[in-house]
Amino acid sequence: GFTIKNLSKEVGISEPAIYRHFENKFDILCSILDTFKAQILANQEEFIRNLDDPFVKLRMFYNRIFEIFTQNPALITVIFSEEIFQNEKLLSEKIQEIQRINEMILITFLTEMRRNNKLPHHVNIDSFILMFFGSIRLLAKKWKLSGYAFNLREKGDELFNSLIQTLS
Amino acid sequence: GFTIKNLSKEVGISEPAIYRHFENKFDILCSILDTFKAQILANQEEFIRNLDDPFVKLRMFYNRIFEIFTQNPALITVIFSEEIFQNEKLLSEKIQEIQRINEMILITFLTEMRRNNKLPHHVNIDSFILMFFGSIRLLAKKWKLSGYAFNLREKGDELFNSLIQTLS
Amino acid sequence: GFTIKNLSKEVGISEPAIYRHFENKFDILCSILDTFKAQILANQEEFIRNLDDPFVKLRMFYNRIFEIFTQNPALITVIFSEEIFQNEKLLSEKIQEIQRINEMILITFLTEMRRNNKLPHHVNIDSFILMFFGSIRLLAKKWKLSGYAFNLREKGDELFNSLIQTLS
Amino acid sequence: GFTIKNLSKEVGISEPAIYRHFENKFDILCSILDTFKAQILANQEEFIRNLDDPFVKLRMFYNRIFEIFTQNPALITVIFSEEIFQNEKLLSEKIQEIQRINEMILITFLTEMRRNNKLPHHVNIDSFILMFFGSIRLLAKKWKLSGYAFNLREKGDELFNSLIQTLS
DNA sequence: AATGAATGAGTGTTCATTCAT
DNA sequence: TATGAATGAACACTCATTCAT
Repeated sequence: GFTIKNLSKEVGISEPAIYRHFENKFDILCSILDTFKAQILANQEEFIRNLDDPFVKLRMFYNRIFEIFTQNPALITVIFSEEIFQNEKLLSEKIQEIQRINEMILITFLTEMRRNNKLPHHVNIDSFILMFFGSIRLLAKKWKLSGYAFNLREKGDELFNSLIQTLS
Repeated sequence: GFTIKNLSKEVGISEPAIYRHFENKFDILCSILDTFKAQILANQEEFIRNLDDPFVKLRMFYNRIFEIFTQNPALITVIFSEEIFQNEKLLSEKIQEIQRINEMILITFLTEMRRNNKLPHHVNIDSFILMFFGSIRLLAKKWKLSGYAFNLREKGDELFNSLIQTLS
Repeated sequence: GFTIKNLSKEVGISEPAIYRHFENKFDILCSILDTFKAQILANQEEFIRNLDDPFVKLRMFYNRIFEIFTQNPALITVIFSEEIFQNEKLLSEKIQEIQRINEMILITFLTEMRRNNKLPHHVNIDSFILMFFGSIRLLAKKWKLSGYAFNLREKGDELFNSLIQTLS
Repeated sequence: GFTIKNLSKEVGISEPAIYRHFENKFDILCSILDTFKAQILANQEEFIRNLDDPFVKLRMFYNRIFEIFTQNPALITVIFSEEIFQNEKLLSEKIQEIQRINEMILITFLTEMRRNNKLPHHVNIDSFILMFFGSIRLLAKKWKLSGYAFNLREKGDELFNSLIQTLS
């Protein structure tokens, strides 16, 4: 569904006008991903360093993700559709890098907890990453597919509580 | 990448020959999904009823999913790409129905556990469903994107252990 | 003026139908040039080796060129428009190769004459090649631009006489 | 390759700025051709009338052509690409007129020689014109296609000697 | 006088699908 | 039953040109 024609219709200009602002379709997606990545790096990293309690940081990190999705639901499709861009190396690499960054941030929290003896030994970090981001993705997708029928933040809070229960 | 031309090339017949076997492209995807759904219904339901311990059933249910993906990696893309088919109602409904069936099966297990007082009160079933299927999806996708570079079943076992830890 | 649309209109089929027979526009031009080259190699070389008198061979070689142009006037534009294809390396190389082949054939005749002492010392072979092919090109182009208003073969004969006068 | 975008990039101004100086693309080419024509008329005719010996005049006329090409290689493509402008009557007529003027000048020289009994009877003027301009064109084109790899004036001198040999 | 933004009309090409054989 | 040939609709993108500023 993401055609230049549809895009131009939505933006309210003609198709060629799009090319004044972006080199090509590929460039449009790149810009979206780059903006998103910059947002993450700028917003997240900053406040993450300052706070003390890794649990509080984790919660803020988690909330920030849902905040971004709520404000920009279109991102859900772009960011979670790696397969679509499989042919275009640069795009799929950008997406994977964003994911890698997010995983890194999560790992930082978990390592900090472990260092403080606040993370039980039985917790497998790799698996927790899968559960953490996997459930976020699925919830976001369901929200989108439902036509934004339920309150994302509420369900997100519920999910978060279940996720940290795993860590106690 | 899923074009009739590519498909015919891979199958080794001409493009029109495909239309001998399927009405149209849409029909091909329908058949795939229907076959998949029948597989689930036939295979899973059957043995699920027979076994007693819901934990054992859960493990078998879980393993069966990874078995199917290992044997048929292409399904990973089809089954987890709801957004692609968003325009074609019937397809996205079929996909969602498969997911609903799977969720139902999982819910059956969890309810059984709860009935037997084997499920701690703090466990939120909705959230567990998200964590369960979300992490499966993410793991399968990562496996595919990595070019099947790691052992899916091994990582799957690891993940399963983390998942049931949540239930204890 | 050479657009797929125009081409398809002239051939009497739709635009996509062209792509059943040629991979792309580039491929169409390649095929034309390859056919032309094969024609030259097959037709010319053969009879050139058999005849004894290099003058006779030269005349036949010359006539053959005009014959091809008379039967296939469209070639005049393709073969003499190197600049148009300057961006597409392969095409301009193909054109230049055809020219090189023709020049080689001409050189063969001239060398044979020189060996037989039938070519005056003052004749500069490089310059003669320019005069020979240059005047053929110009005559053919004028013929095309005039809307095929004059008899190409007649004017060609006249020109040939002037050209060989140079060699005596 | 001759697009307004490319042109504006090369000139260093924006595309609309071009339209301050020229009505449209067509007008740009017209101006080039008109300038070229004026150059010929102004430069050539003048000195041609003054000199006595038609041979000397011919040589100067010939040299002037190569001078222009050396100073302005882009003209080679414009002036020798009649087919490109076939659709635009005015342009192709302008080009043909320039050629006609040049031919006229050459004919003037030849007639003068003939009047002075300095041109052998066997020389066919029509054919000589083809050989004269045809070889110049071909040499200039080869020079351009070679990436200006050889010395145009040197090869031009060689060619001139061969051409006038024809007249003796 | 110069430019950023915009557009109608193309341009090569792809795709799902049909049809005659 | 299978296929070569064909096509309408769409797609990403380009180009000459215009317009508001």
